[in-house]
Amino acid sequence: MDSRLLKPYNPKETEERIYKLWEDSGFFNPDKNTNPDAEPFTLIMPPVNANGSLHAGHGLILTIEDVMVRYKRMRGFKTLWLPGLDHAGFETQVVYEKKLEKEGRSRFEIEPKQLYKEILDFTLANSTNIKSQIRKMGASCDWGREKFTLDPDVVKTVHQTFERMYDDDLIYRGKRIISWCSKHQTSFSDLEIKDEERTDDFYYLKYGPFTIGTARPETKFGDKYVVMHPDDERYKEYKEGQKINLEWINGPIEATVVKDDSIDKEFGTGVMTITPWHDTLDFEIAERHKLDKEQVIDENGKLLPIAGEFAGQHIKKARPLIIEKLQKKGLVEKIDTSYKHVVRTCYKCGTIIEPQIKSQWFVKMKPLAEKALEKIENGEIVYIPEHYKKITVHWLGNIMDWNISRQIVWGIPIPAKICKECSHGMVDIGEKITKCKKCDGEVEKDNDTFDTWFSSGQWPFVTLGYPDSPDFKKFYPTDVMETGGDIIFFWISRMIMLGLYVTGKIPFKTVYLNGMVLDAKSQKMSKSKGNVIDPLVLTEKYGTDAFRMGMVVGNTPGTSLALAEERIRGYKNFANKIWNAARFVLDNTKDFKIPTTPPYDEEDKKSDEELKNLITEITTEIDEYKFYIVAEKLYHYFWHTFADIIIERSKKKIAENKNADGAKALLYTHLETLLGALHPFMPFITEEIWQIIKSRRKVGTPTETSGLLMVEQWPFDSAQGKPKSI
RNA sequence: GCGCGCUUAGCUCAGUUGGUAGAGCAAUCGCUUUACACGCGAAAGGUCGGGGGUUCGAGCCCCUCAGCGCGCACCA
Repeated sequence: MDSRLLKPYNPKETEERIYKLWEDSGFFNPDKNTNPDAEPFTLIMPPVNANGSLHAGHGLILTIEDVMVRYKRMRGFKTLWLPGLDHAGFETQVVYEKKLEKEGRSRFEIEPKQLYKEILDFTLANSTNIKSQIRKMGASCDWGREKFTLDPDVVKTVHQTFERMYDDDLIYRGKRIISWCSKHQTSFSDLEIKDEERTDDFYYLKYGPFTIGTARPETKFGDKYVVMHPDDERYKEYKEGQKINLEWINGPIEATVVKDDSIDKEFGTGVMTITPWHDTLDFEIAERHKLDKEQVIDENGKLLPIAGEFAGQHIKKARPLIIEKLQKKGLVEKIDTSYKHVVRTCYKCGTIIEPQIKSQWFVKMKPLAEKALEKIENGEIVYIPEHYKKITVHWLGNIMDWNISRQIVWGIPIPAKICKECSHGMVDIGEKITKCKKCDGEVEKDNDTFDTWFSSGQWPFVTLGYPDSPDFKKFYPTDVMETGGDIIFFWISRMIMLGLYVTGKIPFKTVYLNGMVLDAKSQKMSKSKGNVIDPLVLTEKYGTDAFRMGMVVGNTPGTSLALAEERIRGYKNFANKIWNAARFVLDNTKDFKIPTTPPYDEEDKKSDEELKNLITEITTEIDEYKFYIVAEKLYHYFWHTFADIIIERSKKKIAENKNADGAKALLYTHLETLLGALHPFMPFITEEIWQIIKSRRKVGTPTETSGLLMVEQWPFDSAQGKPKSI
């Protein structure tokens, strides 16, 4: 017997050695791992955030993708799994800002170029680490094609897309109301906002003859329009455009009556004043009626001179003081202290979002969404699980324009010039524009960067070298896009829209969305709760194969996974079982050559048939992306049929030398077949045993292949419908 | 408010055209059996959230109620 089998299975030592064997073989590269005419199978890895460490969610994503890829490779497809790293724009900038904070520095004191360089160094220093962690998961991706989201060719393509969309009138620069985080000093798209339910005070204030309701008295300084529904009987004596002189916070003002359908007669008193600069609804009313807009709060959340004596104060501190003053003036009618409403906050720091009017770049989403909807509703993109299709259709049907400008340095610069006079925006890729095309005024460089999703939304075709590279022609559209269901809008839907727009084709045929990985008690993992499970700790302890099985078995797509350590431990035991079964089989089939027609007795024939049926079954199920059931079936069959029944009964046959040859042949073909079928799920241990088998093979036995299980044929996948014999 | 899910054994979850319920882990009992105690054998465990309907027959289809989770939304 091979001396390696006498020792217990040692994942740590084995995994490193086996991964090197695979990587050195070159078979991660689709140009080498199969015949040149084979049909391609392409999967682009969601770019992993380069600044951090692998988390449990990555563990799940990498496992599922590797299962798909290894299976397809064994089926003989020209299989490409393209790995990537993500600069992760705002995410990374936030991480780096926290680091600066600890060092007593601030991003606002650092020169932008210097800051960019620091974050780049920080990210690159981490990227080696993250890549080695991806390898530890057993990921059989083609490192030769690795991409980083800030690679020059990526930037180039993203710039070209920007220009093309601008020329096609799909991108515009507009002075519109945007969501602003006063801590991070940047705007967001509507997706980066987290809604939070709160109970706050709601104030009823006397505004001339009216009583208005507001939760935000600190915005009210400039309010000079009073709005009501045109059909509201209570206020029919007031006519549109009517001027009313009244006493307000800082003295007498002249208010103008406005009638608008968007007012809810049932809410509050049915009358409100508007603050177009700091409220979306108010902004829209002001746009409709062409009303003045005035800024009240600055970008740091402090009141501007319009607030009179309150100018310079932070809104948080000013609110009670303003109410105090209003009370003294007798303008507070009542305060409702149990007003429940939803507050929009920054998804990173929880700071209340302050809407501001700013000039930014926006993408017109409607035309893009309509094309995507058509393809999705036609069934050209398959969603797994299916209900994500409904969610996507709903979102695309109600889509808003997308603000892609971010006021941070860490990202792809927006190649544009802005006119200092008329604030007209012009795309300027080669820094050629020196005067405003509209008014001939002086221009300045746009210092903003793109929303990171604007570039990652182009990932499938960018990574493949759109438009001219042979890879693009061969591998695009890709087959599967697999990632967490939580980024279905951020990423998946935008990839569909941008892919369709740029290449005219859907970027992928199937979307597979996995759920979240939660802790053992089904709670979200978070640093503050202290319940974060590090996948690398688990692989270290139980082996990567065990971890992978824990990720796959029973884990249906889209459903969250409660990650309990016992779960992983169970599959470590399984690895041990495989190891020992292999030891038994190999020990009992020494010097045994399988006859072309093995002399099976009746029960052997039945078992042989059962195995074939199992493989046929699971092959169909893998094709249907039901990995959760396949892994479980293999586990169950290996343990409770192969080990418990077939191995057990063979002991007697071999000892008594009764039907021994049939029994040995059955043991052997079972082991070999099951190793192949298990390989996508448990690549390391199956490959290790395969290598031991191979080294034992005698001269003259078929070894035309590389000898790596990774590129062996999937069991029963040959014309004969039989497993290969050795 | 709108949308999408979930509710099956103590726990985590399967259950593919409707035919009297399955797995893993945990718990129980017994085993130093010559591949494996990271093991072997045995047994135990559920009125499939409540109610109603369709059907010869429902965990699976329809209606309704309740609880939980998630997403979207400009109600001042």
